[in-house]
Formats: sequence, structure tokens, C-alpha cells
Amino acid sequence: MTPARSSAAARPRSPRGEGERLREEILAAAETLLLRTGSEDAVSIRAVADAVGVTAPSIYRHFPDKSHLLFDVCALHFARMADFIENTAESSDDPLLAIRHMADAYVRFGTENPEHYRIMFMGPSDHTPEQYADEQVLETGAFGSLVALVQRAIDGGQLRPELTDAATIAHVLWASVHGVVSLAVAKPNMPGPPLDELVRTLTNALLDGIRRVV
Amino acid sequence: MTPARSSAAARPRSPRGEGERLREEILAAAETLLLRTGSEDAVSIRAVADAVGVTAPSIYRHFPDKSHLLFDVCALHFARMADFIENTAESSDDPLLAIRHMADAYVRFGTENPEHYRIMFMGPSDHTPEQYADEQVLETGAFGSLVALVQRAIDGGQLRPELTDAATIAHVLWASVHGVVSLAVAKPNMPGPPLDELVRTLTNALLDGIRRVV
DNA sequence: TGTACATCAGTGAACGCGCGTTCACTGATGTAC
DNA sequence: TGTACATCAGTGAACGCGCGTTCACTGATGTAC
Repeated sequence: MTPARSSAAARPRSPRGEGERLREEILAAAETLLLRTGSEDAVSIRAVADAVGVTAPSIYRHFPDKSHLLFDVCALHFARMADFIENTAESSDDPLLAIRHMADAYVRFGTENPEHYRIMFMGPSDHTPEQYADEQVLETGAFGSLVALVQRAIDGGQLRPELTDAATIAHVLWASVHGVVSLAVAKPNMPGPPLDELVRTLTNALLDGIRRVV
Repeated sequence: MTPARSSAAARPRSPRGEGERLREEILAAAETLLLRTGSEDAVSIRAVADAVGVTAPSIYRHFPDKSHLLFDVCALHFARMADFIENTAESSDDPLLAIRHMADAYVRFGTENPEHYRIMFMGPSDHTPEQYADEQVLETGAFGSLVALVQRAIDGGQLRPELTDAATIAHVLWASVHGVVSLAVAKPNMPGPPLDELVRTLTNALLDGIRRVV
């Protein structure tokens, strides 16, 4: 009798020299599990191994421990998010309009990937392996583009003259939009105006609030 | 030999008819534990029981299960937060200034009670027993005061004429400030401008963005 | 061409842990007769 | 005044669970001689 594998088909062993294949499969399975169950708790070493069709200890050939696995999954997602959002940074010659597009993209990404968003931005910070420290979140990728846009707006004289620090303004913009997304993620059933109206009102107010009054 | 109780002094049994005392002690211990450890995970039934000086099953005399206990702790905190913030709602005759004070108070409350904040606003919504459904968060307490302030600002002609829905505006204000707080809670070590500068810039921008241009 | 050996991908069983929860119970105390 | 009994606060031991992780191992396959 073949042993009863609970959910996945038995997986053929990788040929020699291609053990790294399993690493990719593990990452993919963990991600799928996260997305499908919508819960970080469901992503256990055993569940991932089972989804791949392999035993639990095999995971440890490729990841030192669970939190590294989880964070490698998220690193993939950070990268995708950065792509997704940075594309919109060049969507318009007007930096303020481009910022609006970035905000929309950010919200869309977050609400479409709530569990990833939760892990990336809402989890206790001690889950985080060192190499994904908080700085990384900021210094790389999308946030940098946002700062650049704000700086262009400042340089172009589009902002109120008292607003001179692009980084602070970018932080404020990010934090506000993050607020909308994280509420939507944490309380998906909360009554209130629809998300897109919230985002529209927010960006209207914020952009009007920083734009130079003519 | 007295049995080795791991951390707390043995607790004298409540006199007859006053079994409800234990309930209060459990709530207090759970709250202390949450605050001191800074981690929801550390608040296990056993840890709470031990802190009170009682055995684990005793908890079940007073709470049907763990999530009810946790949420009763949070309910206490919701109430305190509502007090804390609503006081500031009458801090000024100018509704916009009062809103600013509310925002400051909200931020202070959140950053001073990060784990409570996390449970209340950042946790997965399925932790939530029914009686603390999302609606409660909004319909009672501080949020109501905020809506009222916004409405006063609208009635007093202080807002841009296209802004007519107080609830939506209040939601936007709340979500933005929540964004600042929840980032501070989730990523306490994130580099960037100091929190108070962030809040000041945010409220400046938002209030300027909704205020009628004269 | 054949064989011993090193390498490598992955296994199977077990570890100890802490958890939420249940169950039958104990022993003090107030109350009814 | 004494005694049987009901009530009540809390106990002790155990349940089953799923978890992350470790360990010694197996068995296929490429390689060196």
C-alpha cells in the first residue's frame, strides 16, 4: 500500500544537483496556503510540507527556521508590490497626480492581498528576521519613488512653501493611506463608506492640504 | 510543604456570595500581563490563572472561553479610550481645533497602549466575539463625538462646500490617524521623522485640505 | 567494464512544549430543621 | 443547640492537539579507479 498522503500528490525527488527546486516549491506552496486560507496561522511547517508533497524536515534543508520561510514569502511580495506600485509613479507628468495613482495602486494591492499586507505591515515586529528590518521597507522600492515624487512637487513649486521636507511628507502620505488599508484588512466588515470613496476623499483632502494655494 | 506556586502568592478563597471578585482579579491580571509582556501570546489561560494565584479551570467559572476574556479586557480599554478621547472633544469651541486635540489624544492613547491597540484595531476580525462586532467600535463613544464635531464644522460653514457627509469625513480622519498609530505600533523602530512631527504635519495637511478656502 | 565510494535529496520517528478545555472532585460555610 | 444538607469557590489530573525542530537513517545516482 502506498502511504496515505493527506492532501498532495507524492512528489518525485529532484534529480541530483537540483535540490534547489524544492526551495521554490516550498515558497510557492507557502504563499498559496497563505492566500487560500487567509491566515498566517494556517501556514505551519507541516502544512507547507504536506502541500508540497514532502515531509516536514525537508523544509529545514532550505530554510533555517519558520520565520525565515515566512519572511522570504513576504520578500517576494514586497518585490511584487514595489513593481506594482512603482509603475504608477511614472503614470503622469504631474507629480501630484502620480501620487494619487500611487495611492490607488497601494490600496488595491493591499486589499487584494490582505494576509500579506498584514504580515508585512501589521505584524509584531519581532517576527522579523534581521535582514528584513524595518529600514528595508522604506529605503528600497516604492517608498523611494514616493519621496522622489514629493521632491519633484516641491521643486516645481507645487506645494505650500512651509512644506520643505519630502521625506516627512511622504511618510505622512504613506501613513494615511496605510491607515485606510489596514482598517480594511483588519475590519473587513466594518460599516462605513465604501473603500474607494474613502480613498478619494482622503487623497482629495491631503493633496488639497499640501498643495500651494493659488 | 506548601505547593510551589510558580509566580503568585496563594490567593485566599473568596467568601461565599462573592465569587465575582475573582472575575475582577482575572481581568486585572490579564490586563497587567498584556501590558507588561507586550504580547497577546503571553496572555494564556494558564498564565493569567497563575498571576491571579488560582488554577486554570477557575477561569472558566467566569468566562466561557479565552476569547471572551481577552475581549472583556479590551472592552475595558475601549471604554477608557472613549473617556480619554471624548474629554478632548469639548476642549475647544472651534470644532476643527477640537478635532486636532482629539487626534493628538488618540495618538497618545494608542502609542501608550500598543498591545491593546493592536488587539482592538489590528487583529484578525475573527478573534472577535459577536458582542464586540465592528459596528460597536464605531457607533459608540469617541467616533460618535468625532462625527458630531465634523457636523458642527459643516453646519458652521467651516468646510469646503463639496464636503457634506460628516460620517465619511470622520472616517477619513480616523483612518489617517489610525495609520500613523498602527505604523508606530507595528514598527516601533522604523526610521523616519518623530511621531509628533508626523502627526502635526498630517493634521495640518488634512485640516487645511478640508477647510473652506477663504 | 565493473565496483567501491561519496554525495545528495529526502524520510520516519520522535522530542518536548504549551496550549485550551473538561471532568469529577473537595472542603469550607451558611441554612433548615 | 446540634446536625444533616445544599451551596459554592476552587482544585488536580488529565484529554488531545498541533506545533517547531532534531536525529539518525535510506536509497538513488553520479564519479573515481
